[in-house]
Amino acid sequence: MTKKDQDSIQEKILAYMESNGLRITNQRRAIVEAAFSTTDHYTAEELLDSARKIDPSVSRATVYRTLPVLVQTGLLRELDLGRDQQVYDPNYATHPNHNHLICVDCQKIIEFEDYCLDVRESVLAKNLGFRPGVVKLRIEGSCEELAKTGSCSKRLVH
Amino acid sequence: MTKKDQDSIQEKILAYMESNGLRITNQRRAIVEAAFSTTDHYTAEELLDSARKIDPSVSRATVYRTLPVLVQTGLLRELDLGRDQQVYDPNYATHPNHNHLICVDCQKIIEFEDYCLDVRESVLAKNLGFRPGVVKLRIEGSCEELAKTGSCSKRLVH
DNA sequence: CTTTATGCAAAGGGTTTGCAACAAA
DNA sequence: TTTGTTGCAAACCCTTTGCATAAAG
Repeated sequence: MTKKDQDSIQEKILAYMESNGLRITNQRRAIVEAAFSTTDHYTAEELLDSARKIDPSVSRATVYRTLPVLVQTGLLRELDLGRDQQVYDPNYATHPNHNHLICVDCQKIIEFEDYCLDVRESVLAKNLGFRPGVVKLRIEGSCEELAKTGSCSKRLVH
Repeated sequence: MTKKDQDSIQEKILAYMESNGLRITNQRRAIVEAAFSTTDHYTAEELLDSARKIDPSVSRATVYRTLPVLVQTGLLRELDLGRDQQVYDPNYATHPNHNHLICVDCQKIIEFEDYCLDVRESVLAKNLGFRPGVVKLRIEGSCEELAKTGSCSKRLVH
């Protein structure tokens, strides 16, 4: 993802806020910048840390109040990984249809895309009387390549 | 799902417990029976309620302590629907590869299976160096049929 | 008997919220 | 100004846990 891509995403979010009557504050600007300046997944707490590096006045409450707005734009997504903290994925902004492969051994997450899967999912949903929207696919498994070579060569996002 | 299916599932769970050195208590028996006597999804609290109808001495703590055991057997699964309470799905015992279609309007959940999807997912995982395990696919959308007719005819589980 | 399980109630911990002070527009 | 936003800290609420008692084997 280039710097220009990042800027464009951030502008989209700020425009969304403006057009929804939300005010553009320094704190929100910092949170948006922090949210889309990385391709790593993060928790609310981690986003708070990175936003504070941009504007130290950002509070935890504001992060928790801003996250739902970012999710509403569709450019950020919750990962619903399980029990503990919610994890956020900023890569939907550049890869709207990516999926996740999770290693049950090392917990590493690999992102991938597949057009065939997208088409089949869409057809199935329509056959069941649905107009499909957000699709969340997560495959858990053992990462053999990771076990052998120490890394996965097929990752979409590094 | 027949009564015989239910009994067989419950026996499998109890056998799993026994072979793992866990004791077969009345409370656990009640929880297991409650967990697999329905095809509806449920929360821990709802499971507590139904287990108490079988054995009123069941406590919330025991339900929370027993649920992870049921999940370990692979016959019950957490749905990871989002923020609030965890939701459990007992239908993996009879339909190990089913997926979920969720209506964003009415929140109704429809279960479906598709062999093509299963195969493609498996191939993709292997190509990425993974030995695939649990697959979780959730499609959110608007249920047109539901909107028109008041119900969905294509549901796997009623 | 020995060991594991239970119920109770308190503690945990991520997320939400009430409120007075504060900034956008 | 007017109205939405912020930070703080307390409240929430689901889930986990410590402990004395009870029951399985």
